[in-house]
Amino acid sequence: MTETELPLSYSPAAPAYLAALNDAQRRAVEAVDGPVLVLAGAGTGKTRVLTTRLAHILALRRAFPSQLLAVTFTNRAAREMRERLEKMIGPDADGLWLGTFHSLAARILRRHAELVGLKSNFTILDTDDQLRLVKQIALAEKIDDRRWPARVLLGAFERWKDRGLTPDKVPVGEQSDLAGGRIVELFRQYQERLLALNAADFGDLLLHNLTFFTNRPEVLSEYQRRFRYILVDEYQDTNVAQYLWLRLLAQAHRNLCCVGDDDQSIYSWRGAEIGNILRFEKDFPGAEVIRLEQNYRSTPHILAAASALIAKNQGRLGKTLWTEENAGEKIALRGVWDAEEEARWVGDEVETLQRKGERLSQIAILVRAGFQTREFEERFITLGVPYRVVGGPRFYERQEIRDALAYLRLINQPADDLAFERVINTPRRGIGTTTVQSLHALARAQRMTLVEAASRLIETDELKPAARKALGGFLMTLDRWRGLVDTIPHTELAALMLDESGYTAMWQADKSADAPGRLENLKELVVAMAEFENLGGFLEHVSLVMETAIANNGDMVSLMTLHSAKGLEFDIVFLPGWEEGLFPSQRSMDELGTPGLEEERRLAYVGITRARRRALISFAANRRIHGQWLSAIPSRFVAELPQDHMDVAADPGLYPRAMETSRVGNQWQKRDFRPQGFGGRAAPLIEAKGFPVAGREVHKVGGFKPGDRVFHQKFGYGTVQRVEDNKLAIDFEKAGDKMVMDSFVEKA
DNA sequence: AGGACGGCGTTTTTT
DNA sequence: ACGCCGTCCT
Repeated sequence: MTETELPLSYSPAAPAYLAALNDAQRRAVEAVDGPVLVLAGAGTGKTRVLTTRLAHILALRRAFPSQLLAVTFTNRAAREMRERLEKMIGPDADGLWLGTFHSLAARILRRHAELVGLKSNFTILDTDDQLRLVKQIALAEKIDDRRWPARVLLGAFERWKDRGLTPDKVPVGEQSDLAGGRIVELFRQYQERLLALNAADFGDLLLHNLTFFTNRPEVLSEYQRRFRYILVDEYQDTNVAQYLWLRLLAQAHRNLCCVGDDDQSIYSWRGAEIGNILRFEKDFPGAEVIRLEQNYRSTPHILAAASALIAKNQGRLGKTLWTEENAGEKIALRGVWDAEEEARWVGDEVETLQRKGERLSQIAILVRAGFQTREFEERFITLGVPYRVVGGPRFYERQEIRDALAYLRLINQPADDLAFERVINTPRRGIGTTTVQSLHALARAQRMTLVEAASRLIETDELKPAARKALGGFLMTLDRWRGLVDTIPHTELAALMLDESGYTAMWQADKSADAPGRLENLKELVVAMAEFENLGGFLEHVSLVMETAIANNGDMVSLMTLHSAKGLEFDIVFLPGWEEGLFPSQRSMDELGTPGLEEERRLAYVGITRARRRALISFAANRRIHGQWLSAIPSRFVAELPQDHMDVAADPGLYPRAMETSRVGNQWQKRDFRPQGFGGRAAPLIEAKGFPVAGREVHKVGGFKPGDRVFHQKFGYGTVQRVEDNKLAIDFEKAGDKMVMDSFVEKA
């Protein structure tokens, strides 16, 4: 508590909304003054605390709604918070500054755009545009795009931006040899081009805020005074730029409440800085730290498994989840032969569950990487189990939508060269690369936009008559559309534009199978625009809210990556593919070492804690990745799960070996779990049928030595090179050098 | 302007 | 193994 005792503490009857909270939640709500860190474990009622806290501050009359800033990462979280708040306090909720970092930063930036050299109608670029821009710059600078692909360069720019760095601030030591040492120069040019295009990328939204907050104290202090209370959700996912932004805004009132869970930080590769949450108490001296540990979601077995797993991570703030629920079922652990069998098993289980009356919409399959969904999809199609893949290609990322949006952007903002380029010859109107190149040359030389360059060029004989005519026609049409912006509704304008540009006709003429769908999407786009006041508002929405309200109808199994499952919960969760290299991902470990491994472990933690009642984990002994068969070792995470909370079943010959191998320190060591029994189950040791490789040989420990000639089901014949515990380095005659488990080879 | 071919990459992706 | 992208050729 702070020195300012709250009236509520004395009031005879606390409001009902406080009575509904547990002790820790209530403390988190009532600690309104000063910096507060709420460590909210999975399923501990975080959103409830956030919304109640906002309502509480308003009830105490500490601030007007417009003086509250509530920041989330996702639109989904923002929407959810707004909806719940509305239920509590009604229309007052409208006045809050509640939104994602990016939407709030964009809102502020539009008001002060001129301070950083933008106009307030600036365009927010998508990844496609960014890449095209980088390519252009790299090409002009004669950077070998095979050695340094645009996406790599862009990645570097973005990571710098995530840290709040503009080109002039990039530390000298970090100027890396990317792009032959000229990466920072490219970065500078990229930023310049963005300004010339009157455009900002996502990183800029925050970065520009930081720039004028720093240069213009009077602007900063306006916002500092306004935001009396600041609330941040998912604080563990903030990057440095976001942290700096929050810190600047919170400096005056110091009423900053951050909610997060260090154990759920899984976006470091996007610049998220777990250090932000770990350092909170240092950054904000006198901060109160409140832990929400009572879990209202999962069974004790699930929590125990998740807790044991995450406990292997170093440098946690530490939490102990507990629940009042009854035990429920143990976590199922299953070893299978390959991905196909894994999918068959999951499919069977899903059907069984369905027969028992479980809702499919309460079942999820969470995978490490997108490609893993395929096997399950195929199986579900065969079985006729309805499913949906969450997080696939998004509506606004479709080609036809992007094209249409480019037209609209060009109407909205003539300086948008990227939009111009995208549509200038789509549909074909006889304006080819030569013409576009001339336009570029002129635009560059005269420092003008492509549209301006085009209007100059058609007055010359520079172009061939046909191109000149086509270009002139296009410019006139464009002008006419622009003239209509204030006269006809934007939906009508869009329809007119799609028609007059020939864009609709282009797809109507297209014979391919997906053309009708694309036409449908275009119609949908126009319908979607109706919800917005004007063209600008619609475009803002599209750039900031790339998601579409996908119809949540139908009882279907959900398939998605672990990353996209964060924040969701299901009664039953399948977690397939727990194999070394796949999960934890080899690349993650190679590139980031121990921190990478720990992030993978947090991902596993996120996965398990999505489950309310049941979690089912599986691993396969063989998996084909990039067309190569790999014999896989069960994930170290499998061995880190506490046996007491597991129910184990495995195909013959697979599981026992798997379990005997567990990571201890840095060594693979043999460990026999069997004497303790598998919860009374006899499963693991049933004799093999159909799996000859995993037969008797398996149990002859140390049966191989270098030089042995061996046979492997998938790789064929080979010679043992090295023996490492029960792994063998084998030079196969056909398949080359492989590391395999000894259980899968036999002496030839 | 459109198709064929070759080379490369292939974890995760809230905005 | 496979698909996508970019280039080159017609």
